[in-house]
Amino acid sequence: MSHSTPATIEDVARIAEVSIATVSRAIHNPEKVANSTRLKVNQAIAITGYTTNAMARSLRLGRSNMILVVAPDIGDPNFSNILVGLENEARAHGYGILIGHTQNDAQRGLEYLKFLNSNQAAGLILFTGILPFGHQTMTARLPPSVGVFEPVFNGGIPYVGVDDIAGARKAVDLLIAEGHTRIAFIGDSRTRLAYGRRRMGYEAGLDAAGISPDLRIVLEGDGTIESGRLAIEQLFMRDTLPTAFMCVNDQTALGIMLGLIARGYDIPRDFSITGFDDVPQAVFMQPSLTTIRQPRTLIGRHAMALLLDLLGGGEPPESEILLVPDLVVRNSVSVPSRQWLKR
Amino acid sequence: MSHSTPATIEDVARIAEVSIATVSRAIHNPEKVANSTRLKVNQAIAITGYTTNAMARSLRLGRSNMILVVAPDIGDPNFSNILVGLENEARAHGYGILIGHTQNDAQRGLEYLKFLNSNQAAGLILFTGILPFGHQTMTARLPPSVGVFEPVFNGGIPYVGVDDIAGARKAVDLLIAEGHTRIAFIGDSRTRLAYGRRRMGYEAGLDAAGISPDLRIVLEGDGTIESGRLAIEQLFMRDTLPTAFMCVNDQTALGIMLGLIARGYDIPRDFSITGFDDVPQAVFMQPSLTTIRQPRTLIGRHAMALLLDLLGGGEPPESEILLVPDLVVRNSVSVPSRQWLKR
DNA sequence: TTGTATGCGTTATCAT
DNA sequence: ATGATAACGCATACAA
Repeated sequence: MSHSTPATIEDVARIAEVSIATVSRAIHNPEKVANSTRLKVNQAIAITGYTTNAMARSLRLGRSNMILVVAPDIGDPNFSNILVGLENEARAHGYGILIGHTQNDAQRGLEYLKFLNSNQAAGLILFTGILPFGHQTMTARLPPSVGVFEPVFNGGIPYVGVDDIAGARKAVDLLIAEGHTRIAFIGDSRTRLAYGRRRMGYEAGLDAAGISPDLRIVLEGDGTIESGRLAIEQLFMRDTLPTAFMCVNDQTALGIMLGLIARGYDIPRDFSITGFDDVPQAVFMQPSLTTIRQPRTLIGRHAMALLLDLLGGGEPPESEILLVPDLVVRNSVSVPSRQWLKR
Repeated sequence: MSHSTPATIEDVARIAEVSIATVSRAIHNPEKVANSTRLKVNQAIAITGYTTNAMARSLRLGRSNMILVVAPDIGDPNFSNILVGLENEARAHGYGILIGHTQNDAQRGLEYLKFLNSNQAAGLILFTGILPFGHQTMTARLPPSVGVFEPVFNGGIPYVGVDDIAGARKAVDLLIAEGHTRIAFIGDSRTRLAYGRRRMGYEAGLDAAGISPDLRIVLEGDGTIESGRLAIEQLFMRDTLPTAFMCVNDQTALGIMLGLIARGYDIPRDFSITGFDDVPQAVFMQPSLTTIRQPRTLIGRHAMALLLDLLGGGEPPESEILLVPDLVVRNSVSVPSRQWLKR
């Protein structure tokens, strides 16, 4: 029978004919209660349909069972899969997930800081390269926090993501294996910390193959489609053309692709292109994009596991936790075009 | 100065030299407190950085300021944008958003039911066609709830979505205006309630144009890419070909597109195709898909506004709240091919 | 092993 | 207009 008001621990105690202290113990420290009593309590719980009132419990304990996840943009195609991993892991441990998006607005970030101050969240997951709390960031008393997907610039927060250097390396190595030696890198040194590492992977791959780097074909954009298009214009204007484009992310790769197609070139016949991230659209591009896949769900799972460990008193890892990204071979890479090899 | 422990209402009261009751009033009923006192309290709040402890407040009030959003799959491309609308509206009213995904598993649904029973959420947003709480669904005492994006089958829950009939009508009308008379409908009568309405829009459009329906070119799939491919096989096997395909959603449209391309046809020269939803990939398809756009963020905003109204004691609307979806014209529709007109 | 009693931080009732 | 205090539901220190 479901009454009109939720059963409390007192209802259970009355039916089980014990004190509320015993009920509480039977639930949270079953080993400290006699078998017979535990049985009675469990029956009473079944009868009443009792569920611990989380608000009261949190108040008493001084901490909640909620994790706040803050992202600048919930709509980010990378976000949803990470969220799946976060949610699965959290739920498995009795935690719930609170969502916040800041749209890069410090004011909105502040509102989430209030959430934290009012004890509504026990921990914090940051899907952003920078603490989103504006000026207050320095003085803020943050709960245990973990960054996902990209390092958090300020605050010394542990981070779970992908080994960008190793990932980028896989992309260059593929290009080199196909026979390319003039490989452009379309990067982005400003937007995300991780992007700098991808360039490091690029340089390391070139170096390992004995190819001397050519700064004329290394461009810094801003990680957008437009940025890729722009890079094409610049490269053609300078008349220093590569045979392949290694792009810092899939967006840039799409821009490169569109710019090249607009000029009448065929991909991958005339030029090869690689991306990074494997966003959902990558498979729909024309041609489909060869790229580096982020294990997004896995990243989410690991990040939440780390956070829960921190909450349980675990020591923060000395450094970052980097997962290995996979190369996804599709149709945007082939051998270098003879046309350009002649130069 | 930020102390190591959050300031409580008592800290504020002490500094302001008033009682905690006055502090509480100054915050929640400013008009019931003298101007001078209110000033002192506000100063004390500024000094201490006090924020109301939400757990304590919720416990006392018997309700929380969290809204639970349950979806079968967080990764659904439709979900994230709706979430943006939900979150914006909720935050603007001091509410936070809790995320749950059930993966169509009743067991997981039950865990969220506990969330609700333990007073952790004041309201419920359902992004699913059916209450996800298994057997308990009937007896469950649900808080005020609102469905988004698709009607909730059981439970008589108000719903905010799109006018599927009107949307489908826009698609047929476009096709008819282009000169098509043999328009196939690739539907899905099982997965989502909304899909049935889209078929109604299709039939209404045909009827309005004086085209008699041909059941041989109306197929029921299951809303997946594969389902679209299958439809092509069936249609070709029966040798009853349309000049245009109106699909119940973008997934199906993609399947149709792939099936046709695999058979060597050109779209839109040989066949026209329309989808429904305007998923993010629609623009990347080859050709880009003409489809009906779901105003996702808007749906989220309206749904949350309705829920908050319900929470505030508002009356539930007598029926559904339907927004008008727009036709997005891209490159998958043109005039009928002569080749097929001959039949 | 079990029970009693206190306090977590609020808000609301009732005095003053 | 303001203050004292009870109660929300729970977990735990302390007693028994």
